[in-house]
Amino acid sequence: MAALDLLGRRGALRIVWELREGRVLTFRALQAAAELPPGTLNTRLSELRAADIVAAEGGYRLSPRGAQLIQALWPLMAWSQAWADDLQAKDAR
Amino acid sequence: MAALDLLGRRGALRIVWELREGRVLTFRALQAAAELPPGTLNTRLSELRAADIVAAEGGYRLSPRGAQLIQALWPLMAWSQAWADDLQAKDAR
DNA sequence: CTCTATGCTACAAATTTTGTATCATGAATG
DNA sequence: CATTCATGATACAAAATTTGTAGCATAGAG
Repeated sequence: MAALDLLGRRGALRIVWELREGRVLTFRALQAAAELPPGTLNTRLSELRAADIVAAEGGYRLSPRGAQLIQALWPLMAWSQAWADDLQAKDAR
Repeated sequence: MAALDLLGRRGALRIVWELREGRVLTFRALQAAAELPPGTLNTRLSELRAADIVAAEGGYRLSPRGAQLIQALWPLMAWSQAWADDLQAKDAR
């Protein structure tokens, strides 16, 4: 599953997530949002652009394929949120 | 998004994937399936067990929470498959 | 010219991963 | 009992990746 390999790299999912819902971010804004050093961000952006997930048109944004990916990520995000909520509830106890 | 951080580590998504559909694998079988060296697998398993995603009961398997995660991963897997198919189609051209 | 923001590169230090060998335990076999 | 086998796990050095910080080069605004 090649996509898992790509998306499993540090920051990859996070970058896609930060570009959700049509957001267009500059390199530096994306750097701040995804909390990545510039070297890692650049490496990851190269890979994501090669995979036609991210496009660089007047800032970084998701390509049409990337937009589809975001759709596929929603259930994962919902699970992730529930997971975080559970942990918090457990900690509060 | 803490879950993204955990699942973004090398092999994490892959491990969960290999334990899909109630599969129960030994450490070594999981090592072979996920293509990970033992040190990495062990590190990842510790994290996934701490996050209550994987359980070690007569072999490694998904916990109930992990089973929910797999559900949330299906759209991503479908996207991933479509992505791979597209790449293949493009290469064939 | 100066100031600012941009994308991006450089580089050494820190961290993570890899690959291989190996240990220790327990169950099965002879 | 002695041997063999599979298990989960650790050790360790080499390789790869990531990090944090500094800075470069370009372009636009004032």
